[in-house]
Amino acid sequence: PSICSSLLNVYAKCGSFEEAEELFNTFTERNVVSLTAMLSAYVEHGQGKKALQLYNVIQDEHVMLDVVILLCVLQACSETGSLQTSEKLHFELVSAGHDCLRSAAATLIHAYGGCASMANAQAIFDVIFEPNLVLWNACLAGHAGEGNIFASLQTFEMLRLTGFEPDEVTFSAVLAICSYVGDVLLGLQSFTSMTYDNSIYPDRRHYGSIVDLLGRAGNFNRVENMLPRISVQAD
RNA sequence: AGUAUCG
Repeated sequence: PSICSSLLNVYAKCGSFEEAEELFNTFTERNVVSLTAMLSAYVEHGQGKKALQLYNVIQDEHVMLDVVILLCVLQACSETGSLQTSEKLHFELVSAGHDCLRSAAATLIHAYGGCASMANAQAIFDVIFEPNLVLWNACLAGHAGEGNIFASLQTFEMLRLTGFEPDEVTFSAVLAICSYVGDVLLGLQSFTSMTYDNSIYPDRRHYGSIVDLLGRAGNFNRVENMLPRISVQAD
């Protein structure tokens, strides 16, 4: 049984979701772990809709759902923008207790972000005692996804004032919002600040936003100057 | 044995 789940996980990570699905259908008994592995496979391959379909099916079966599987369903909600399911899972996690809500808070915020409901996301953030950087990043990314430059930068400033060092995920969201609104100056400032002040090595996401930003501004000379530096980076 | 934050 545990070997089956592991094998399913390998199919999910290395193969396609169809292969994982095929293997999953041969299982005679479904438990929480194998179900989670299957849901995770759907989510990672951008099949959030199929994940939610499977979730609806297992609700009629009598499977004990834990926090981990609910997190996977929430990721599916984020992909598909299913607000009503997000709210339902939110309620279940609140009922499960403080520590459950705390460990699921980042995924919940991310889900509400995907549903374009940052009011709900903010409500979660506000009830968490001493939120960590991951939670700040989730909020920042949510605002960035809505194209809300003001809320994004406000969150970024608050995060720093609280005493956190922005990490590569933080700057990834900042550069994304700069690219979204076309703020070339702030984008380049953030990029240099990231590498110089915070000693963060830019990855493909960061370069992607910067190239997009400069490209839209028609500044192809700067893009060309960056290309040699980008190619040296490994993923 | 299965999950966090980067549209």
